[in-house]
Amino acid sequence: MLYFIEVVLPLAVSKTFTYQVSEAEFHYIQIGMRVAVPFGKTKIYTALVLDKNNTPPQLYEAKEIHQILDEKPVVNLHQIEHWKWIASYYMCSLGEVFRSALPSGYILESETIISARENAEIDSDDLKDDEYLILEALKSQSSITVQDVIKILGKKTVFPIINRLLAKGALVLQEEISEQYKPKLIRYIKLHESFLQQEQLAELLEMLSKAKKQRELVLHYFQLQAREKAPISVKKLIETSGSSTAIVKSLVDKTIFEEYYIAQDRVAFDKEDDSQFTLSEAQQTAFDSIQENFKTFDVNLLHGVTASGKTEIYIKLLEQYIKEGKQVLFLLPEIALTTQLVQRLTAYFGNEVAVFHSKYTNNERIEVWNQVLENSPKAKVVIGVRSALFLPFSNLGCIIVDEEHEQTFKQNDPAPRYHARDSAIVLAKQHGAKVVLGSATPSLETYYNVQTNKYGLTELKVRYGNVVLPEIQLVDLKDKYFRKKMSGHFSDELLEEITETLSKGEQVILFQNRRGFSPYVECMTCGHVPHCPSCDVSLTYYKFKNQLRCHYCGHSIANPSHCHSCQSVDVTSKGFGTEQIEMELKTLFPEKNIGRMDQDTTRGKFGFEKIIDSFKNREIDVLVGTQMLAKGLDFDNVTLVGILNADNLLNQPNFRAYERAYQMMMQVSGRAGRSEKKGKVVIQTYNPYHNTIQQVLGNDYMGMYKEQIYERQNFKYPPFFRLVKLTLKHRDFDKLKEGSMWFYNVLSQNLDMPVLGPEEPAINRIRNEYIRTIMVKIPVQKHLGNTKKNIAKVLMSFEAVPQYRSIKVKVDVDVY
DNA sequence: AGCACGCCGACT
DNA sequence: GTCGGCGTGCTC
Repeated sequence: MLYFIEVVLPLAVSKTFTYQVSEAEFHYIQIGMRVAVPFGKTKIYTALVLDKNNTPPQLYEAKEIHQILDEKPVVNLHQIEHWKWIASYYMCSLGEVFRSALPSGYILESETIISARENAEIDSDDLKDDEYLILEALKSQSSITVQDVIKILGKKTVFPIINRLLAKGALVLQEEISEQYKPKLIRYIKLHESFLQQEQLAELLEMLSKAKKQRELVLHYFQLQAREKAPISVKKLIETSGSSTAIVKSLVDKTIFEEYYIAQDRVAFDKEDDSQFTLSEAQQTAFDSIQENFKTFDVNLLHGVTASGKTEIYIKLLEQYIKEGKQVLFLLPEIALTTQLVQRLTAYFGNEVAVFHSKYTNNERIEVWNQVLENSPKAKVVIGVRSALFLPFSNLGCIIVDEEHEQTFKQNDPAPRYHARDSAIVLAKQHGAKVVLGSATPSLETYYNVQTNKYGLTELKVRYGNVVLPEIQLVDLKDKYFRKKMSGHFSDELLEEITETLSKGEQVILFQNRRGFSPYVECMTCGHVPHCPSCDVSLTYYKFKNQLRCHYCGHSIANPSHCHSCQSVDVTSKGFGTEQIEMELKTLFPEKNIGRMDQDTTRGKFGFEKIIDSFKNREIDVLVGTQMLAKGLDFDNVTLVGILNADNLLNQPNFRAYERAYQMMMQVSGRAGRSEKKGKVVIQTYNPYHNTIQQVLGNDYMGMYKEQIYERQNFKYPPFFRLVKLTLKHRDFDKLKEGSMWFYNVLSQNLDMPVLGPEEPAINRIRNEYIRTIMVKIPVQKHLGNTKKNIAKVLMSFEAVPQYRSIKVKVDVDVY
């Protein structure tokens, strides 16, 4: 009898692969374990076992696995099922889901280790320069990697050289994989057992009478031990005694102290005792309504105005499921939000909360993964961003998707391009769990599902503590410019409001949807605008660094002092971004502290938190920022929010532009007046009578919904049509043009539905690759699976055409 | 995704 | 004539 396993590799290949194992291995291996397998000529990959069987493959000889990496499965069957659904729905390979689902510390790749063969007799006359260099390097180091060789030789193609040396018998190669995860160990200290008796102790102190510091430390150790009655860590001992590591070390060397290690969780939270609270009347009504709705619906929308206290409702809800012994998942759109929420949830649930997001280190993520896998009490509540969806839940009771309208729930690149909200609903179904979608401005898709009776609805129309909604004031920019009432980009009305707010010691948030100083510079003589050499975009001007930068590829040049086209010195910047607003404010309010929050100022692990914290601590009076500000952040001292230019929100070339503009403005406005102080919002616009602006003014979600849903139906957009966007890329413009035309023709012949394109996007070249897009609109009543199969077929035949094969095609289902 | 194989231009 | 460039195809 022969034994085989089916595995998936973390690659963009749709197939699974078969490997042979021994009988003993076969019985040991379980589905969901990782195995290291040789793949291709040299590489060893981490693969996931999907199946076991005894049927030898017909067409090829199966290789044997390299080794088994786990003692028990790290992935459960629920996950595999869910991942398969994601792969098929979002049209990507299971391998791609696997790769992004597992913490990267769990996916190991081999590295080729090169070392010199011992006793090799090499005639150095026989060697070329490159070969000689490698052998020289190996004289000082016992082994080097391929990366090292590339560095030593200063070129990319090094394999032929390595192979020649291999043939001459000068080298040996070795593929090594190593487990990266190491539990964090804390060094503890205890007295050596030979000194545990009383008389020996006296002897010990006698012995140390000459080493005063050491003696003090030992005495201190006794005090500490008597007081704590718990293991004593080296860190603690040193901290409390004011001693040093050197003294500890010498005591260890004398075998008076003994070291030992205990693995410790990297992330731990404390529960605060006074965290109990009761729901307000409105919250309680909403809570009861969710419970009631769950009798008929699996998914319930919690539509609550900003600052209505949704979090408290979530907490009470989660508590119920935890009491039943279930796991719960709390999905957030962004890492930035976790900080505030984690504080609130850990205060309530203490160490039952685990956090999962991309800024955690590999080891931290693996720890959370394992806790969820073991259904550990430390991971009853998991708070995370979209990728937390992939954790090994076995017993989910409830998923909360907060700020469900946020587009960051949709992954763009790389594949799998999944939507976390939609995937969460599928995951919940698998577990028989319930879902709460929360938002002040629900997405049209979700609200449509409420209207068509697929989801339950709970409304929360009052703010927590009966705080009133902010008053919204419109400022007509056209009129203000005409009457010369503008200072820079600020209208007199906005300036007045800012001055007044600041004089009361309250804070201001200003929203501008563009970063940088200004979006482009222009020559006033010939109209020349500097563009990125590798992308089809103008360069953004950064005043502080005095440079022009591309937002797509990061390319930057020094700010030109004269026009590159006509040499004129009359070059000015056009438009404005956050940096410029910040600078104008600094001149207008020189005695106030101005902060800026955008992608440029929040880089780094805690960049975001730093700005948020100093704003919270009122070190910053006015905070200028991009959409980051719209997220559900909670500042109790902000009473004024200014939107500097609402029009560039409305003028986005996207069918969701108005929906998003509405959401954005409502969310930003929601930052104002979150405590007893009444908030105010000033919106500057050229189109004060625009429907969307009026809907914001009237807090008229239903008006926006009805108008937009009508448009969506009219123009064949979600939720009436599902969109599949194909993006084709190639360096050669003509080849791309031809190839995309071919693709479009074949698609529209094979699909009985609207196919649009091939379109040249507004930005038609990024990083020197030209781009074309094709949009397929699938009516909801059509069979989705079959349509996707057809699209996949066309994709296959496209790749079978030799001259088009080099065109890269990206498929995005349900584009955002 | 690698990586080898194979075909074509720039230089010893 | 060879070295090194990139396009193409396969991996159990």
